[in-house]
Amino acid sequence: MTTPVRVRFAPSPTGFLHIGGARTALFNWLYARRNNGVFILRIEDTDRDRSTDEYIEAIVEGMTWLRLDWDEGPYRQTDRFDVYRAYADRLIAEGKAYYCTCTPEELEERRQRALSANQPVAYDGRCRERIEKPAEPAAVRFRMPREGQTIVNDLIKGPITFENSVLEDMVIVRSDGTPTYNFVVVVDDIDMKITHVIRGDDHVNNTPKQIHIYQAFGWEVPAFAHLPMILGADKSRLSKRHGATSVTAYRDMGYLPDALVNYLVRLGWAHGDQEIFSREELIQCFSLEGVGASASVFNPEKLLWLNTQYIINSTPGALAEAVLPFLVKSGILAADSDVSMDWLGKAAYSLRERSRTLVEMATQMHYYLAADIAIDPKAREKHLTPESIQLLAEVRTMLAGLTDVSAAVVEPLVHEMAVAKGLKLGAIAQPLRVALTGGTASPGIFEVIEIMGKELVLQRLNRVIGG
RNA sequence: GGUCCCAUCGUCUAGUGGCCUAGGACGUGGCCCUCUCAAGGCUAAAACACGGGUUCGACUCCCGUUGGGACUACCA
Repeated sequence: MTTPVRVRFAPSPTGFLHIGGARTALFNWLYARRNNGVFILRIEDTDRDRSTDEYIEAIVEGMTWLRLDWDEGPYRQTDRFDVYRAYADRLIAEGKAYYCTCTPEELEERRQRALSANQPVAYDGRCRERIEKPAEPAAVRFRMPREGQTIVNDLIKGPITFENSVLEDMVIVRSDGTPTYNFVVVVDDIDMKITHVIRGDDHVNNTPKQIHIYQAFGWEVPAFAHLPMILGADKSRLSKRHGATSVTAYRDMGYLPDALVNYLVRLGWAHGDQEIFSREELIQCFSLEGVGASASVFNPEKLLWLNTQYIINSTPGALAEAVLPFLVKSGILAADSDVSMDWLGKAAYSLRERSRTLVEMATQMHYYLAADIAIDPKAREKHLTPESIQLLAEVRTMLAGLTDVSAAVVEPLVHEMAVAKGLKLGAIAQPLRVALTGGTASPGIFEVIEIMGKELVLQRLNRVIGG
């Protein structure tokens, strides 16, 4: 029996859950679910100046929306400071770490000097041999080995070799007593029995340093898998400059969480030629071996296409639920409206092939719901001529005599009418469409009539025809 | 500057030495379908960065060049 898989997503609450973080979370989640493992959410908030509770909530909100459920946590590192302190003291006592009294200002100055002299910028280790704790506030640095090599056996990139001489004695405890990332991440991953560290490849260069901390404690090193970055269209790291980057922004723009998940997973991972995956398929197919080693460019067009596919394949009930908040937000429907979800589902379903987002769907739905609609002037000019209004009057008469205006009933009647007059169906359908929807694009006109119902249809026709 | 990573159509990718006349998807053009718009179907243009090796044979392996990216904090 092998050790159970335990993975974690460890964002720092210094911003919303963004696209890149969401993908890291997703790959961790998939790996856990695929291997019947445990997925842990851990908040890395050791930077007290930049971390906020609002961002923690935003991250939780984003993960919840994407349906990336975690089994443990969220843990917060600020709750564990005494733990880190104890571990740091142990390293000091064993001579594996030391106090450093160099001030940030001094360090910065030396760094600048080294940079302009084209020298390596790493800490020079001048406090390395200090034994006692100094009187003044001091940071604690980890004593890195200066010889030999460290090899990271990355599950995605293969073995990566680092010369220990390029690793600097990093600060593990600040002079104010708070621990730093590269230290706590190791302590937590051990305490939480993490077996696979799956994270962005911006952490590759940190990994050998972290490995030395594991070794200083005599701990077993977990497996590492570094995911390539997500880039913007200009190939630089994805940022706000490239448009929306927060997960909740996509929610608000009317994207379906499953569509985003599907898009994100295909960024860097593939399973043959398959493009669309259900969650179950994803869990079934996912493997880290299938993850590519190179960075990928975020392509909003393809996300939009996927979203369309997911909308098309949704059930009426699911669409009704999904579109309702957007109808309320856009003012098309009152928050306390008692609209039938059954009817709403039918209406939404009729628009599924012409809505790339839920926002587009809600916008189009106005003609099903509004008391009155504005008619596009150009459409009116082209399609509501005296001749076509005459035709509409005949349609009105016909509909008025019906009790059932379902498509199955009305369509053959209008077809007959067109044939009898030697007209193409469009000659009647387009004026009808303009009269009923205010524009020239809509679902099939008989479907529209059925959904609107007799009363609303006649009302709209009356406004156009007059009398 | 140093360290590390990466490199197939514009983009996401398939490809694990012969199956490649390099496949799929998004986007783009054309055609079909059609009451509009979509959706859908068919179709076209579009790539192995470059140079050396290795091999009977390289998109696939090795080296170099070039080009991208990440890190280089008492941020994470």
